[in-house]
Amino acid sequence: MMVSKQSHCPSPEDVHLLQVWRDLQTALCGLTDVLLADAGCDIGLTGTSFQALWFLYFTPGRSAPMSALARELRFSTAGVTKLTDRLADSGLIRRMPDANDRRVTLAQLTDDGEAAVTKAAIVLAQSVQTRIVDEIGLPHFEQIARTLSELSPVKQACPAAPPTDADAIRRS
Amino acid sequence: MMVSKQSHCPSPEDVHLLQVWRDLQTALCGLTDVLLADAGCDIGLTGTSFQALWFLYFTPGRSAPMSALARELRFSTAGVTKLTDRLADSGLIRRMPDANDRRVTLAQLTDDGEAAVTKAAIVLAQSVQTRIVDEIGLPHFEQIARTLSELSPVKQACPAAPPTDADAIRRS
DNA sequence: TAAGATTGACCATTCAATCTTT
DNA sequence: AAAGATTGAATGGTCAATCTTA
Repeated sequence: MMVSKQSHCPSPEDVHLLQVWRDLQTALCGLTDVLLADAGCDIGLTGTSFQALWFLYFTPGRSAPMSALARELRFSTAGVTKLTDRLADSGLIRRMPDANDRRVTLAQLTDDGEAAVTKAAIVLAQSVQTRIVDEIGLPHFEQIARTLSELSPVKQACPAAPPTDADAIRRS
Repeated sequence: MMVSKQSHCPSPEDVHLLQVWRDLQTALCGLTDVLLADAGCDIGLTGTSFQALWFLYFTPGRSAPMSALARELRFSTAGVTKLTDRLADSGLIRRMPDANDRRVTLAQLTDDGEAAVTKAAIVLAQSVQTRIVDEIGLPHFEQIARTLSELSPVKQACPAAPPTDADAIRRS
């Protein structure tokens, strides 16, 4: 049987699909690097830190529970705890108790944090403008974002947790 | 002067640009999670590991220098060294000396590695097909990838290294 | 009991320093 | 020198367990 290996090899169509998918990922990754570099040089905020401060900037009272921050950033609550530690150490946010539920601690933007995030936002928006919008136009940019957003699902695809390399080693 | 704060606040246009940019990022992130979850359940390969094996799969001799792998993955060479350690421990690749330049060590796909990557590729391509191509069509998918690729620059935007949160803490 | 936050152990990456080979 | 690979320390995340409050 000379065809026994056939179903074990990806077809040319498979290869092409994965190539396009990878191109898309790589392109967005490169674009992210450049935008963050633009802002990073002037400001010194991590992408993650910026997203956190930017989220707080639009919340009432410039503050939100750790768990809300976790959802926004797609982080675990443990991750947010440690991010908050760093941001509090650098004086950009402070922790506050929630008067209505003493289990929650609020992360609140400080004046320094507000200054940092607004400055970063202006620089970052300028980069988005010149590097993306000036190139392809705002409608096209919006359209791409909308299309991909509609593809991005809310529900889980797979009940199990994604594997780590360590898992693979343990299995072998 | 009631306008003193004006230049320090992002304009509504700035806010919108950053919102669209964030939507785009979040969407691709969610999509990546789903695709990897599809493949991860059946196979047990990290996204990084898959990309490494997938790259080797198309190289002559199923092997490439560590430095080539680093460029492909946008990793430091140190990162590739340790990724290679893990993949070698799980038997998916092996290290080989390069006969022509004894400084380089080649990472070569093993038979197990080839089996793993082809199996993963088939599952992953199927996910791309059903979750993306079936929704928006192949041409549209290709067009988005092409557009973003053209935006992604080759040259560096900023000579300095991007900052870390630790940098910010040290500065304060 | 369950939900929110933290802690400690671990994992995957980076950078800086080192070693070998060119 | 300079380039390729590795090592060790540090960074920034996850998960599992714990503590407090609802």
